[in-house]
Amino acid sequence: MPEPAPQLRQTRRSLPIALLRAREQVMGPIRDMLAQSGVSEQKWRVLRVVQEKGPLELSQIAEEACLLLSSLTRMIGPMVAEGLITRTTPPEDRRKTVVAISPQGEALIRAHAADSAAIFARMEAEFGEARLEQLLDLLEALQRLDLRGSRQG
Amino acid sequence: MPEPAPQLRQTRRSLPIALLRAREQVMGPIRDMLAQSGVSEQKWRVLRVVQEKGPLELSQIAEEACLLLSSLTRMIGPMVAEGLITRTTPPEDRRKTVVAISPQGEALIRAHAADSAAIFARMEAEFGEARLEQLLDLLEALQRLDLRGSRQG
DNA sequence: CCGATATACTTGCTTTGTTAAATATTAAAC
DNA sequence: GTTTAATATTTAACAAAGCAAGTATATCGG
Repeated sequence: MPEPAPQLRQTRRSLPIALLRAREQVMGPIRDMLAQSGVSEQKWRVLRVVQEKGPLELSQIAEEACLLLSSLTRMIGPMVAEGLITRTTPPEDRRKTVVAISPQGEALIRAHAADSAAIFARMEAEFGEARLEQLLDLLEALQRLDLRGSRQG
Repeated sequence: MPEPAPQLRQTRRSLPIALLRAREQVMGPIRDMLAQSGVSEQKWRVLRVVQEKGPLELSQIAEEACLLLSSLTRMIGPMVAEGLITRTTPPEDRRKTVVAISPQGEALIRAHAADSAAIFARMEAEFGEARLEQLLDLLEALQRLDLRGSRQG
């Protein structure tokens, strides 16, 4: 008697896998871009976050840039050494570390702004502006969901 | 004279970052599920791909499962040892390695089928069936794009 | 056939991811 | 005020990602 097929969703229609594949696709040109200046994808995210939001505590950066705090801690040192950011400890709460982007970090972002815009423009052209906006809307909505199962409460 | 702001897209509307954040969100419950059987997220993807497509060469698996070949190479050995897959070298081209899922690997997939379906159902309920399908359609379309810039040809 | 290329993986090394256990400061509760 | 409990990060240790260079076939041009 034949076993019933395991019947998971086709990987193409599996949300986690689809998100991953889509991201790989999108990251291709961006990796090419970043490779030229020697910044890693993660450092780039950190830079973008502090550039966008201004000086932030490590925990907030980790949250915004999708990094674990421990990973962030490790990469901050080198980033300061490379002159991309500055770190300070606010006197009113000396547990915290606040990171700000440096002029050199800003310069790095500016240096990639044109390329970055071109990549985005190309994607918009290939994919369609409306669909891209729609996709971003859906992704934004997805992030706001509460998916913690009733498993743990 | 003030410099023009670097003007990158807000990270919230940056596709790479949005995809990453969305994926983190979606992976939460799945990580809980996989933790119970000790398979890593990557091994799970490999299993799912060979289960779905049948025996595949390493390069193809790497492509489908979004892994680097080098990462795949390093995880195949342990997976064979765990009895999840089998590896063979086709005599007609001894450079290649072909991986197939084992009965035990199939069993592992079956063991998670129910949980997996439940997670998906919950997501469908929270997010809405229509929107979820729409999102999957958009992601699938995105994967089919050709984004290689005219940069290199 | 034979050297030159191209393929398909492997390995070595550095950076990140992950988890668990410290450290350092603050804030709270006697 | 001093222990006690929270916060905010740091460290340690080991698996996995990512990149560059190396190895083992296969294939091709002459």
